[in-house]
Amino acid sequence: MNRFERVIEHAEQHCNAHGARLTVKRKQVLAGLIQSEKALSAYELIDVCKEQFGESMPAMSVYRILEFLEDEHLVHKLSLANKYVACAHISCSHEHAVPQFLICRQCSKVKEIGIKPATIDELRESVNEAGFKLVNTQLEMNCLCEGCVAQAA
Amino acid sequence: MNRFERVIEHAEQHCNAHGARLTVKRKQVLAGLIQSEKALSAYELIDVCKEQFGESMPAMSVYRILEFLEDEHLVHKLSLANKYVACAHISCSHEHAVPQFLICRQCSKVKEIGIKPATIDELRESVNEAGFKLVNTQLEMNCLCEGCVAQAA
DNA sequence: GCATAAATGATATGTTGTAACATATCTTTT
DNA sequence: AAAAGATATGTTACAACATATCATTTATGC
Repeated sequence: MNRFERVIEHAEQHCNAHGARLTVKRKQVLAGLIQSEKALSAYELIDVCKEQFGESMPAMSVYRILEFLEDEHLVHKLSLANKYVACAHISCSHEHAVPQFLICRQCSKVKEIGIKPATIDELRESVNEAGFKLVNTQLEMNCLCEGCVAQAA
Repeated sequence: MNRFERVIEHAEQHCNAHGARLTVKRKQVLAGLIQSEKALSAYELIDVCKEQFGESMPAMSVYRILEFLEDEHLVHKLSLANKYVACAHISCSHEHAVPQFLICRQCSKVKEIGIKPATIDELRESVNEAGFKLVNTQLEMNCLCEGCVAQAA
């Protein structure tokens, strides 16, 4: 069983564990996202599913499925790019803190990181000083990945 | 001359200083953004201009004008919300670092802050460790403003 | 005034996302 | 197995956000 299959397997177990159903369509959408290894828009995902499974998915279904997968913490929505990415920790069994995302603005490759809690605290402090309240610590940052940096040089 | 008029005046001088033209339309769009005191989508801005100046602006013009105003650093685009906000420092004469934005997810009120350079450095360090390169330090954070926190309680 | 460039108008189209309602499928009860 | 209920998916229509392209108008320098 390769890495990809293990991840899907984990996702299925995760859903089953609390009575959520990872149906065929949902599994296809998740699989499409995982295999593309980058962030995709809902419409790009439609194309990917079409290619990989020959199944034509209506946009509405994809959005609904993405919402389900988000609720299951299997997928993250990236507002900075209006795209969706598979969670990098599906096959970890331990709990994770809210992650931060580095998004390559060139190729949509995404790295999910956890910045130091101390840094998060400093950020939250700055927000509080300004009289606002931080709703979540999912930061999304405009970046370039290694590959695209190399290409640009 | 009130604060609003002073800001517009500054914006005009800023443009004139390097041969850019703050035309009537451009001034209206900027004025609409400043007076609304929050982030607006391009289409909301069309409505504001219609109300305030009776001028019907095509979407295309508003986007073009927003682009111009961004180039002049008079307006910031907030990708997190797909909205635009007037720069908080138009009437300052000194240079500013790239700002961070606290966006109230309830009412779109925006606070422009400069978090400590040390914190930024820590962030950039985390990004580098992950093999990515931070393209810009314009962070946008999902927040609640004082008013909306009070309301929620 | 006239040539040129800059700005705006007009129209069309692309992209992202949701609302509302219909149908299919799976589950549980009888 | 039939009926009823819950969940998932399909269909259509449209709202909201954004850009492409070409035509027209308006400033500005010569």
